[in-house]
Amino acid sequence: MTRRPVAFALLGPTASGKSALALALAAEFPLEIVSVDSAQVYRGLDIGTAKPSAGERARVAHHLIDIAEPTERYSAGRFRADAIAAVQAILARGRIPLLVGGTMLYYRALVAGLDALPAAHPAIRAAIEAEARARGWPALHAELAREDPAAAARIAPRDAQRIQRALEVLRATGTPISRLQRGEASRLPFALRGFALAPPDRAELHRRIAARLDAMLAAGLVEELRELRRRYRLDPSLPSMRTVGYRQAWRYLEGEIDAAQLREQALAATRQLAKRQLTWLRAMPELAPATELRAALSRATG
RNA sequence: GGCCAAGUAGCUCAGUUGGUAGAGCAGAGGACUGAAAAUCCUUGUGUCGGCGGUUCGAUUCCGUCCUUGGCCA
Repeated sequence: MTRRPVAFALLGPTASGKSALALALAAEFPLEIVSVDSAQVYRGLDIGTAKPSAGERARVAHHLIDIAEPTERYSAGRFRADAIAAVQAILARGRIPLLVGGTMLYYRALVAGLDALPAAHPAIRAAIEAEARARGWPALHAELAREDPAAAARIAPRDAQRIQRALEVLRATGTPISRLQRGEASRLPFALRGFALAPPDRAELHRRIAARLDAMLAAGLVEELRELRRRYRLDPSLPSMRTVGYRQAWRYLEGEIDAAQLREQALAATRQLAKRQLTWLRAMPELAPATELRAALSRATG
């Protein structure tokens, strides 16, 4: 019987040292890295996303970095298709795919699959947005409760994003999102073994986050955004501009906050991001500790 | 040295006409299906600066001391 091809994944919160570990392993094994990161996909967002350097990318092949314009809206659906294609191309080259990142929804979408829902519909979203401004999200939640009680029961009355998505799907397809979300298992054309890099000490992670943010600010994060705003038609509602660091730098450039507030707010946002990532990790007990990854790669290549 | 103001949750502050106190932020836990570095849910006992006094009872009133800021010397 033929052995099913296998890919590996290394998941962890921001600033946990995933990239350093991945690069070290790439020096020992024939790896190519597939980024699982919803911010590193955007071109030009280099400093604030801790994107691997040109030198690192020359040394080890990285995929799914710089694949979208900062004016675009990347998505979990696109990620799943892109990641499967990247992994299969790596396998076809006879090399080992290592997925590395902290966007846990993307990883889940890859592993568990996504139901056949329509992609984002900008016009419908804009219409819902306008209604929400006039009536408030709880009113739209009440409307959702009439047409799709099952979805409304699972969504909080102030959860703007999910209320909007549920109404969007309803209006685009005429079918309640709760009926389309069947959670059917999907098959991947390869086996995927996941490993989690979870720092044992939260205070230590917070220290690393602070040190890295200060390095980013010193490296010119604000200048980078200033330049991006010159080159592109950006606005603060874009996913790329809502990412940690850039969101706060935007407000700084608008004169809404000063440099000290920029640092403080970006710091808090990064810690909160890391906390959410750790919550995802705890909910995925199937992941093995990252300390076992090297041995697993040895077995796969041996 | 004198006068004034302020000292309350990790931070910024509110408040109690005397019955031992509450917001925002931070922090913690959780949810998560095409925006996910997003969006949302839950979670607030702290010698109310110290010591005395008045009072049945003081964080609240009085005295005094300490700290910080301002003004005057």
